[in-house]
Parts: sequence; C-alpha cells; structure tokens
Amino acid sequence: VTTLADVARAAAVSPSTVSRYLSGQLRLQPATERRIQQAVQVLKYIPNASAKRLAGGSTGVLGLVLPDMSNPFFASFADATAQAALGHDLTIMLCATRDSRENEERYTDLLAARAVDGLIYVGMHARNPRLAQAIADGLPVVIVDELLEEVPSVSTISVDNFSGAFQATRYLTGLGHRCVAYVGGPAELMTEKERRRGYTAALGQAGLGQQDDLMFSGPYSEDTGVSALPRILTHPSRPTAVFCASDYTALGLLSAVDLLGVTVPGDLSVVGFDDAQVVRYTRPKLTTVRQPVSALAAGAVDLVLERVGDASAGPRQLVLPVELIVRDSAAPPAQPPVTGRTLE
Amino acid sequence: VTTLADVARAAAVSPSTVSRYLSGQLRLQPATERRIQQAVQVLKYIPNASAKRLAGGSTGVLGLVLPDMSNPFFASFADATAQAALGHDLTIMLCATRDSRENEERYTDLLAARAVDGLIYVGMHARNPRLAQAIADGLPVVIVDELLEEVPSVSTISVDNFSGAFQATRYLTGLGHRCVAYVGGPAELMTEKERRRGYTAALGQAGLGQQDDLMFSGPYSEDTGVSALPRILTHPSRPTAVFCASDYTALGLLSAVDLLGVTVPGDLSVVGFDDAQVVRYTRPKLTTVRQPVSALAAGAVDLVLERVGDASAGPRQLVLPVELIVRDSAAPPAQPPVTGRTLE
DNA sequence: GTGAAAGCGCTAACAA
DNA sequence: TTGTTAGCGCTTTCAC
Repeated sequence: VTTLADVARAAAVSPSTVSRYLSGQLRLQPATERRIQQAVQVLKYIPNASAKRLAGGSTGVLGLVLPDMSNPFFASFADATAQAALGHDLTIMLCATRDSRENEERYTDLLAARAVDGLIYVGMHARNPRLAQAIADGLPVVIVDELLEEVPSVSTISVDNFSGAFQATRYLTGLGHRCVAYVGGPAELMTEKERRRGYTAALGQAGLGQQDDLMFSGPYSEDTGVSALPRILTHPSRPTAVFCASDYTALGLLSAVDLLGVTVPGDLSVVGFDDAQVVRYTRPKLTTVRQPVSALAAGAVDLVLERVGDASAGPRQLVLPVELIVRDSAAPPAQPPVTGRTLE
Repeated sequence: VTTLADVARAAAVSPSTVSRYLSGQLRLQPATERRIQQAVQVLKYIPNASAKRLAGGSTGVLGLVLPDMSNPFFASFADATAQAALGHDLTIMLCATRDSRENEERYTDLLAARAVDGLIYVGMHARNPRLAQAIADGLPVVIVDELLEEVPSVSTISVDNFSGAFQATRYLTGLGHRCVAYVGGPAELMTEKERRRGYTAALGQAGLGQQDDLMFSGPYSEDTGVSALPRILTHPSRPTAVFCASDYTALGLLSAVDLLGVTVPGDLSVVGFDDAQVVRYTRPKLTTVRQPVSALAAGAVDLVLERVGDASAGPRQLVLPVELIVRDSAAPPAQPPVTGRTLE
C-alpha cells in the first residue's frame, strides 16, 4: 500500500509538498508537478481516509438518522441526501433505527465518536440524551420535519405541513364535500400536528366543524388506512371524502375499498400527502400533496454544512412550500350535500 | 474533548492499560477497574473513531453500492443491510450511483481510500476498473444478484432467480394459461437473464413454445410495465397471462389495465417478482415471487466479513431460495384454451 | 498485570 | 516555493 511518504520519496520532494499539492493549495513548478503526478500514477497512490481524518479533523461523512428505510418517503429522502452530499464530496452514513431504543443508542455512540461531521435527523423525535450531549459538544445537527423544543440551537428544515394539509382539505371542501374525514400519523410528530391543524383550519374556513371521531391516527403506514376505512364508512355523518396525512395510509385505504363495496372517487374522495412515486400508479391515481424531497434533502445538507464550516453560525429554521398534485382520486360528491347533514 | 490520555491520567494508569481494558483484552484489579470506569464516566470519554481506525486498521464501515434508493427493493435491501451490519457493530456508507458514471467514480475513490472494510455491490454490473484495482488490493467485496465473470475471487450472493421465474411461470401454465407473456429487465443484468431463462424453461416444460415478440424488456420500473401492456393485449396470440420479472413493472402494468378495458385476473393474469411491501396493497393484490431480503442482506454482510476477518478466505457463491406468494392477480383463463391457438 | 515507546498516514504550523 | 517538525488519538509490541 502506497503512502504519501512513498510518493514524496519517488518524486524527490517532501511529504508536505505532496500533501499540499494534492489538496490544491499549492501551485508548483511544472517539473516538480510532473514528477509528483508520475509518482502518484505509477505507485497508484490513494490517500488514506482514516489518516486524513485524524490529522485534518473532518471526516467527510454525514450521518443520516431515520426510523425506517422501508418507508419509501424516507428511502427517497435518503437517496436525495446522498446525492446532495456527494455534490459536496461527502458521503452518508446510514442509521436506520427502526424505532428501537437499542439501535438508536448504538448509532449514537458511533456518531458521537466524531465519526461524522454532522447529523441529519429525519422523521423522528430526537429525544436522545447522548445526542443532546453531542450537540452541546458542537456536533452540527439538522432536524428534518420536526421541531425540537427541548434542543435549542439546532437548525431545522421542513415542508409547510400546515399549508399542504390546508390546501388538500380546502380542495375537497371546494369540490363540495361537507364531511371530510382525516387519517393522520403518530400524535407526537410535528408533521402530524401541523397537518391536522391544516385540516382543521380548512374545515373551519369552509364553515364546517371538525368531529373528533372523524379523525384517526396511527403510524404512517398502509395498515392505518386499511383499518380506518370501515370506521369512516360506518360513521353516522357519512363522510364523502378523506384526507390522509400520508400517501401510505391513503394507499392502504385505497386497497380496501373494493372489499367494502365503495368506489373512489365516486363514493369517496381521497387525497394523500407526500407524492410518493408509487401513487402515480395506483388506481385511481392519487391526488396528493407533493413534498419537494430533493430540495428538502439539499437544504438539510446545506444547513449542516453551514454549521460545519462555521461552528458559531446560529441555527436556522427553513420551511419549504408544498404543492397539491391533482390526479384522479378526488371528485365532487355524488349527491348534492344536504344542509345540516354533517351535524345530524 | 476527552482523550484516552485524559482518562489514563485521571485513573492514574497508563494509556495502554486503559486502551486494553476498554477493548476487553485485559482483566485488571477491581480497584484499578473502578478508577478507570469512574474516569470514563466523569470525563464522558468517547473514543475517537478516526484515531481508532488509523491505529487499528479497520474502519467499522461497510460500503453499500446500489444504483438507486428510490427503487423500493433496494431501499429495503439497504434497510436490511444496515440492520445486519449493526449486529456486527458496523455501519453502512450509502453509495447510490444513480447509474451515473461520475457518481460511481467519486464513490469508488472514496471507497478505495480504505474508508470501508468491505463493499457490498447490488443490482448493477461492477465493471469499474478502479474497483477491480481495489479488489486486487485486497478489499473484500460481495456482489449481490450479479455474477461477475470478469472479476474472479469475489463472493456473490443471490436468490434463485431461475427457480423463481420458473415457479411463477409454471404456476400460470398450471392454471391453464397457454400463452404467457414476459416483461423483464435490463438485458445485461444477471437477474434478467436468469428470470427469462426460468420463464422459458417453464414454458418448455408445459409444452409451450416461447415467442420472442411476447418477451419485453426495459428498466425494472413501472413505465416498462405501462408500455408493455398495450403491446401484450394487441398481440395476435392473445396472451391470457403475463409474468413480470419485477413487482414494479407489474405495478405499472396493473395501473394501466383500466384504460385498456381489461380486468385482472379476469382477462389477464399477472405475476410479479420481489414481493415488495406495496404489492400487498394493490388491487388486486399481486401474486409474486418473494425475495428473502433480510436473509440476502445478512448473507451479504456475513460474506464480506468472512473475508475481512481472513483475507485468505476463498470467495464463495451463495444462492437463496425464493417462494411463490399466491394472492389475487392470477386465475385460470376465462375461456378454455383452444388447441393450437398460440401458434395461429 | 502494567507501562513506555513506537508508530498508523496525514496535515499544518513554522522555518528556511 | 519547499522542507522540517510536530502532533491528531489510538493500538500494540516489547520490556518490566
């Protein structure tokens, strides 16, 4: 294995010259330059990353902590993050916790060991004491789609969940729906809170009251949608539409409609949230709120780097706009609404 | 930031004692032990990963190279790999190439810099010269779902693609289908070759000839399925079933059937390959060949580690069995087949 | 059982 | 411009 010293020897210069030349902070005489290039070529020199890290202080690695890669939203976020990071010559260390306390701790240990230059936390509450410690020690962290009240001085980036939910719900009320159900996510997540707030606000603006027993929640998974459907359909208010705070719950819900003998959007309109790749191929194609995943990931990477570069940089909070993508899963209600029916 | 030396000083022992104690290769007197533990606690000592790597030689990181995380199969493979790696106290460095030559090279550079202990290559041809160099230099590599003729001495692991395709196709012919179309993947991939071979073999066993113009190919993506469908339906042989070598093409195909006025499985039976999470929620639920993703990932990790531990260990080839999962997308053909019809 | 000392391969003052 | 010299924090012979 070739080292810097070998190259230096072969090129008859000092190691530091090679080091600085290779890192581009040195312009030297053509002759010397050629000799070094030759040596690198011939000896097939590849700088040792570990040594670089120890000496240089930075690792060139960003940690990406997320609950679960089998959720396509996180998967595409991870993809986008890796892509954005590569643009800065950084790589991603994947930390999928699967919501297991043990996994989380193992990863936190590894991460706290200065194995990464910064951390991107997504889709989960970072109520980790060791993480808090690491942050206090100066580890740059950015939280995606969550607000951390407990941990100050952390940058955050998220989409405008409130607005997205508002747009989706208003779209449904605008279509003439007077009773719109809601299927959300885990109560502790900020995304859930904001989306629910947006839903409620849109209902209020349309002069419709919310009904607590028309609002369901569970993990952002297909099963949540599957199990919510029968309860929606048998509800006395007879909702004609449902806003799902995740494409995956919408997908689950859609998969169950046949069994219950209803058609979408004929009997029930459905709007999702995320614009996952797959919902372009469901039947009917899902109307949904698009999250700008690439921008979210790129923004997250930029925010960490901002603090990697300048430890004294203050934390920032970014909110990205979302967009309603109209497809085929929502339509006006079949029968004209009867006044007062939602209150019957 | 606390270092080993700080701990040693606080515990009034030498750095080497602390080092060996912490790495578990030393049993020392209760009193000393307590002092060290105290010091670690109080000083919040966390060993520096970079230093460990430089001195110890191993990085604790496995590189995972795949084309694209937005393909759910790769995503869940990545998830499973991270999980398996964590079990060995290893983390995963994510390298999503997006089939871009440039990305691949960037990653290869990073990887060749001994930034990882080993490499898991999945879903793509590793025809990378620098990679070949790294392998020659002793970097342990395992290829998932591909056979590398060019690169010897590399371990491989894959599912039994031939058998899976064979089972799927035989299931269809067993149902009474006399004309079964095939929608496959990129011709250069081993998975495609093997699945096509399995399909052909099953057709042969059923006494049915293959028809080249009934075999389609393209990326393992939804669009491939979407565009194959009309060509299948208008084919003179009037296929009553189709085997898709990927769930995603099957999904695309399924999404297009309404437009073309056919029903599944009434008019057309469909079988996929992968058993992606999402196909449990399509309508109809997809009958498909299940890939044992967790076992595949765990096996891949084990294979790399085998060679990390013992550089002289010979390469191994593992093949995992697959299983046909019968759901609702395939049924006997509507009309009894007419003899000779497939040749008309 | 414990310690001293020599690196691992690189970067970055500081000189020259 | 280029070279010299210390380390970065840890592991690991090798003595004691």
